[in-house]
Amino acid sequence: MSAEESLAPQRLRRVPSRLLAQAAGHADRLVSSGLAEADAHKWHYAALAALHDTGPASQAELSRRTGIYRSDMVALLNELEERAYVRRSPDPQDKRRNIISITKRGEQQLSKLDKLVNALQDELLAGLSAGDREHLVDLLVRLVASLGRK
Amino acid sequence: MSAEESLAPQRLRRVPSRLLAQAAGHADRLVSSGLAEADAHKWHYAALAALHDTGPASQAELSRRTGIYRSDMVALLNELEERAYVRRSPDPQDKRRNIISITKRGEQQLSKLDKLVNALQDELLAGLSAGDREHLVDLLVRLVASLGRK
DNA sequence: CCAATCTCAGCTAAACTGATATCG
DNA sequence: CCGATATCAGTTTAGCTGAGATTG
Repeated sequence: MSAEESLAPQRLRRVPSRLLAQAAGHADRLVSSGLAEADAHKWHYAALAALHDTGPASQAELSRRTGIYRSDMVALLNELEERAYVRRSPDPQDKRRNIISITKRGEQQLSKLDKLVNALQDELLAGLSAGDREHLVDLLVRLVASLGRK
Repeated sequence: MSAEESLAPQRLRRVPSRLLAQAAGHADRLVSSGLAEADAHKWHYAALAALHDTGPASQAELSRRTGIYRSDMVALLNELEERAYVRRSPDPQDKRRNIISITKRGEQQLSKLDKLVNALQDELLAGLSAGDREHLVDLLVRLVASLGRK
């Protein structure tokens, strides 16, 4: 008996939650290591993309947009601010808040990361046709939306 | 501006690796908490299902079948053995190996967990039609397979 | 008085690494 | 000598919790 490499038993092979975990694991390794070569992190991309696409925001709102926890957001913004990709300024309307905005350098970095991330997604989905990729994304969008509505 | 809850910016909303991570996260929370109520764990299910479907195996082979790390497998099997769901016996043909087999009690537990896990998958996919569920699973199987072949 | 915000400190669980002793 | 196995100890990271100080 050879070639038994990673042959999961029948039952396990089609359990949706397991398939999602496996696919997500592979995807995360691929994207994270790809971004690491550019000295970046998926969180960097998420925050910069959110700021570019929906405009300046408080840290709490950025958390909601990206799904990154408010606690982790603090450290993330420290990093991004160090590299001058974002600016923290106090909100004059509401002194509890910081207004986070993306800088020129941040925009440049974002467009670099955007190309990288897109290339990594292509690599991730290399085994599927263009139509299948679309279909998969649609199904995942609907699944995530339905789970969000609990 | 109300109802902005979890509205990810356009760009982020369709990034496959992010969608997979989100879906997998939801799925894992749902399944893990469902199994916890039955004092069980997804690893328990995976190991028992693998033993039932493909027969007795060494710990190393069980690791390959389930995707659970050899190191973690030790602790997992300690638990399953404590509860008399599996038996560890030394392999007479190869004294490095333990042969792990599922017990009668283990089979009973497995069929209980099987029902539970299936119900939880239904809950997970409640937002999708039967056809969509099939399609999603097929796409994920193909994706995972293609990633496995690297 | 309650709710939201930013920050810090810490926890848990999953995934993984490295080392050791044993054996083929 | 090399490779596989079972075990143990430890690392890293993501995701999350709790609490404090400030402000609305």
